[in-house]
Amino acid sequence: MDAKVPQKRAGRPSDDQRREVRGRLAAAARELFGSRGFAAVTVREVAQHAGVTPAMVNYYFRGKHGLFLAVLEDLLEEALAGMEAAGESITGPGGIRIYLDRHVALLAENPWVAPLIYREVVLNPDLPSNFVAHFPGRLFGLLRRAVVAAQRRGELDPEPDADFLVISIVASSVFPFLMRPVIETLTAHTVDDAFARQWASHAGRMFYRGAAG
Amino acid sequence: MDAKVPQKRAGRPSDDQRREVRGRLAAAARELFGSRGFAAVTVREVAQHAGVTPAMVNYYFRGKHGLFLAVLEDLLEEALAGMEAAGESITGPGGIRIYLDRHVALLAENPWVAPLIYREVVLNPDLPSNFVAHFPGRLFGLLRRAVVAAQRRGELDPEPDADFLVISIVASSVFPFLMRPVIETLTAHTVDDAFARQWASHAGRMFYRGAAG
DNA sequence: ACATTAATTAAACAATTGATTAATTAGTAC
DNA sequence: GTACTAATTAATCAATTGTTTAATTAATGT
Repeated sequence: MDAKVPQKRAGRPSDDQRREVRGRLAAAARELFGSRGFAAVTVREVAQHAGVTPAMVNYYFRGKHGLFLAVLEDLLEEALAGMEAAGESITGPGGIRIYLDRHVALLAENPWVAPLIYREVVLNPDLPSNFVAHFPGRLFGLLRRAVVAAQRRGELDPEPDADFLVISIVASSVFPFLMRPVIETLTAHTVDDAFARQWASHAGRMFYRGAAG
Repeated sequence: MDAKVPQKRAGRPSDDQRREVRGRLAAAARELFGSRGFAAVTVREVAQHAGVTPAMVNYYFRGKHGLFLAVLEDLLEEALAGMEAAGESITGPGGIRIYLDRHVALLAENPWVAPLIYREVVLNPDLPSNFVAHFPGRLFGLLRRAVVAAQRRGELDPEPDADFLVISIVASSVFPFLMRPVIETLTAHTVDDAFARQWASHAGRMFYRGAAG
């Protein structure tokens, strides 16, 4: 159950040992914060999961808040890097569909990402001020460039405000993964990888259909 | 600041007085839970806002959880009644657009409803089990009937699974109000009543365009 | 009038939680 | 080998929070 291996081991450990403790804490925190959010998880719990003392959270991360921010920043950076790596292809022809596929696949692979970001970033007024603007902003900016380009090429309806289309596309990507419990309760669908592919196809059809391309 | 009017009034009050205390607690709870969620609000805070003692929360609502459930149930029932009142017109011709207008207007008038329901109903595994199925279920059922009818009339693309269209339509209605902080940070738009009308029009165009109707 | 009853209060309780501290242990440098 | 330093632990602190309790007060019924 608990990963408490070393019952009585103090003193200065080797460098790889110390990095292992930090890493175990980060891993445990990512898992627990991911599934249950910041407030519902206690420092004792994270420490126990990592097999160390609660005081280590303070030693390595300067408290619960620091641990959370470190984990969250890593998580977002990781997720965004995956999207931005496909930057050029997204801005190119058929790019909106590529964006949809990538974003939906990303969220399907990590089911806790969407609720976590919503709960802890979108709805959290106590975050470092640049946080909200920075991470969702990068995704938004990437997609907006792609939308404007697609409108110019006639792949998307050129009439609506680009911001409206961006919001629609993000909504289509994210919403099913935000609402997974509801969808799985009220429909016969399971929000998994197979659903993600079907869904991306459905959403893609909706945006492209009727465009003058 | 605080509504503490009666400094030293104990003893059995008249019936309207006692209903006033219960009502004041419920009102304060709705406002505080609405803006900041269940966990972040303390019983002391609600009581202070209502001008009474924390113990009254236990007396009238059997604890914080009871208070929350009472308030939440009222709130959801109220919101759903407004939607179901338009039931027939939603199932009739052009009903999807009527649904969009109503739902979006409802969420624009009460900006805290969407985040509250998401945080406290969708993401809350400790609710009475029927809760999740019941309230989102009624909305979902209403809309699903309308979608099937609209598909039969050829107003909506008959090809996609009805569930997929329902999810898309709910996403279009709810998402901007879930993401209000992000949208207002990253775009020039303000998510208010005017935005709501524009948005409903945009979403309506997206769903109807290209249909065989 | 008088006992009864319901509402209300102030105070305290018990549990939880994030954080701190002083002691302890083992590597490292000289 | 001795002094030094960094990691780790166990214990504790201080604050917060939901809830309970015993006392108090006033309306009500008879």
